[in-house]
Amino acid sequence: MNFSKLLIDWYLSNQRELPWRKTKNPYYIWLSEIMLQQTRVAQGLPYYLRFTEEFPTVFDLAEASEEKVLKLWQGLGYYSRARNLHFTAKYVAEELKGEFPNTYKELKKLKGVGDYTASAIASICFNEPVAVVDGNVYRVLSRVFGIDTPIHSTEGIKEFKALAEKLIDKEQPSAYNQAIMEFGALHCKPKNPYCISCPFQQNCEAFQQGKINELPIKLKKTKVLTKYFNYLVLLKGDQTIIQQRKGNGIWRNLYQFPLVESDKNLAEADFLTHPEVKKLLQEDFKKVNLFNKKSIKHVLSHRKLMVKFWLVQVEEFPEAFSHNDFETISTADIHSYPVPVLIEKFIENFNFTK
DNA sequence: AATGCGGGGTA
DNA sequence: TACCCAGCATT
Repeated sequence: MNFSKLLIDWYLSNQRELPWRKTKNPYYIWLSEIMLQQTRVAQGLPYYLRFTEEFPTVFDLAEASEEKVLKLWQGLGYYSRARNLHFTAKYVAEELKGEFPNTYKELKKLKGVGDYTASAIASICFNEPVAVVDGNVYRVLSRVFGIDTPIHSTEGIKEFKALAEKLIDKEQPSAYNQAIMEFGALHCKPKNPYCISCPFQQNCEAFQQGKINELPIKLKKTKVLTKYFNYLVLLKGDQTIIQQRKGNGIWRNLYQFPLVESDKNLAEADFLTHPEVKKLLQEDFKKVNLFNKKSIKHVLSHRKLMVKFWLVQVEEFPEAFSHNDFETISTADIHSYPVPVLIEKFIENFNFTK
């Protein structure tokens, strides 16, 4: 079986028309690849269009503030990608005079660029025969070649990478890499793949052995932790208080309302007696009422958040909020801050201007 | 070698 | 629901 030829033939007649397929400019390819890490094309596409519109060159991206980059990234998730993107843009613009590295080895040194992304850029932009291995590749190869090694085990990572390197068309690595990913995304799908019209049907181990639904083998399921979030939405005329998240946890550098975590769901009576809440508010408020009676369930890949927004009307902001961590802002300006989708949805629902 | 990190589409 | 998406950094 000529695997790469069948694959590229399929690709030439089935590929989608996508904006980053019209260029080999490494800046645009890099941008698209970072955005598409663990992200579907349909979800990333509008962000790609906005970023290329707003930042036509790596210099434009480098000169922007991190806050602006995060704001434009808002809703795409995995925000470390945006911070690394900005860091690398500054590095390329300032240290490399705007010229991206042109080999796999050098590309991989860039922050936010791992094995997959370095391979993608090197092959697409510079014709280097290095094979990409993403979720699509694991699925296609495990099925066609009947490989039951767990894909994210140390052994699996090496085995699939080696096989991909063996299969790549060294004359057209760009077409091969994009072909196998496109084939996985459109044809050899996780559920209900189109085996009936598959060019590999005769050669596909999984199909021949009826193992399509068992491959690829994955090991671990990430356990989802439940947490209880209480946001304090302080209201003083048209002013409120926000804070920027610090540390290494979720939503780093994004903004939110002052947050109190609790170990369980808080009823209205519990809220005012919670030690952290008492510490923040003292007695310095007029009225507290709960915005959402039922907790909002916000599910992330590794976490389930049960969230309540508490509206706190004050004459003056309590002393605790004069700390550096907090910023007093006009509610009219709240839309300019990068926030998690959870907060954005609240802002949309709660009309600050009324 | 294992874990943390978002949000949304799909069946 | 559960799964998975053009993965990477950190420990």
